[in-house]
Amino acid sequence: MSKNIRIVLIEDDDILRMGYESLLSDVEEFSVVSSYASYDLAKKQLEQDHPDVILLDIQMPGTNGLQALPFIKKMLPNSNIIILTVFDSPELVFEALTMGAGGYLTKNSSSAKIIDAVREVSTGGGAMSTNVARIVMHSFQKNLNSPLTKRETEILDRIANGQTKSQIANELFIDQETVRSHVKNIYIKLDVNSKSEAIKTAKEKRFI
Amino acid sequence: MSKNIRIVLIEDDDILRMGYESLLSDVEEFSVVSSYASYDLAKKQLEQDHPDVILLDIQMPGTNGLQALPFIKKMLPNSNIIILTVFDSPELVFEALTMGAGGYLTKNSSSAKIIDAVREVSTGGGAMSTNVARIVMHSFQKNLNSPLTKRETEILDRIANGQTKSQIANELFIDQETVRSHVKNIYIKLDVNSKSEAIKTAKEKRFI
DNA sequence: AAAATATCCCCCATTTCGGGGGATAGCTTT
DNA sequence: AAAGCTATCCCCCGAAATGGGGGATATTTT
Repeated sequence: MSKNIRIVLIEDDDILRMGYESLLSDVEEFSVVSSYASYDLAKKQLEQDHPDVILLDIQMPGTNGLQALPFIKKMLPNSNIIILTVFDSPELVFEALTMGAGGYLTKNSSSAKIIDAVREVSTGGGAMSTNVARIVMHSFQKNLNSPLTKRETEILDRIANGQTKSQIANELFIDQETVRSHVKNIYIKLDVNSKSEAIKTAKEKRFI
Repeated sequence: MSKNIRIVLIEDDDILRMGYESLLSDVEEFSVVSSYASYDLAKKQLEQDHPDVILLDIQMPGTNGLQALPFIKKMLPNSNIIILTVFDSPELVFEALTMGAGGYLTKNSSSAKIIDAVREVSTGGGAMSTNVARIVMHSFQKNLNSPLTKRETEILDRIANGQTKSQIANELFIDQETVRSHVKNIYIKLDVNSKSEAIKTAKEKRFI
């Protein structure tokens, strides 16, 4: 009947680890079942801990947090992992998210934010600090000043999805020669002369 | 010298609009310079308002918020737009973010969250409510149980970026025939027999 | 020992690609 | 009214890529 959220901490800094433990233990529906100074120390016991939420540091002796992520996910598919780190580079954020992290908090996060995040991810949700949200949102933004027309963008998008010109022609109900014309114009506008260059340039400049 | 944040509200519900206006006006560094019941009513005056942040509803009479987004971005490239809506479908969220929204809040957000969000986006940051964060994070997660090996994933990824087999062979320092072998295996595993099908299937199942 | 993986080889017909040269109709901007 | 852009369609060409078939070998993993 008590909806207890079982938490495991993996954080090499003793002071921080104790701080988090104390912070989270004070929340009624939370129980910190274990805390470890590294993944290598944690891995043998993680399964018995069967935590709902794992707070995971990236920087650690031995296997680091990002390397540990897929192993933890495989061992405990139903646990939700929050990355808790000082780093907020786009590369690390995206890697963590694609690897299945349910949250990404930087260590300047307030106590309230951390507690909220644990609650949120324990129900399968997502949580991120504002600087991470900033990174993630920028990764979505398309360039609104694309030199490509709607039609050209549509066609380049399909090319980027592996479609051939004849497939595109069929699906858009236009002639293959029309597609070819558009592609020629795309190449001129992007100053490229092959499919892969066009895709690369367009993605870099966020035209598609 | 006062770092006043100029805010414009575009929200058709009178009660809500007044509520937000009152909420935000009470914050010292905020000033709500205008509020409108629709984009169509707002557009002639938006330029003079030169707001730092615009809170924008989606559902509105006339031009809706998502349709208005690119026009506002073009007219006021330096303004930051927060979508504030009851809807949180992935399609709407992604459309808003790709169109350049700096934030996406659902209307169940607390007053504190809304105020935080305005502060955050006014500095070019990102803000989203937890349910939106959930959607966004899920969109990043790769399938960790891909049938494809590392090498196969690497190759399919390059194919999805428009590279030909010979280009891939060169960059990976392997023979074109080796690439061909991998591709054959990829096709068998994904049960497809063409590039575009492979990309489509792999993207759907989040193998790449 | 068996299976999976990564590497390489040959044959073949078909399709696609990119470069070149156009045209036409419609719509917008100047 | 002229110029420009857009979307549509047409022809020529040779080179490259594709997908299907048949293998082999060495290393790792199970």
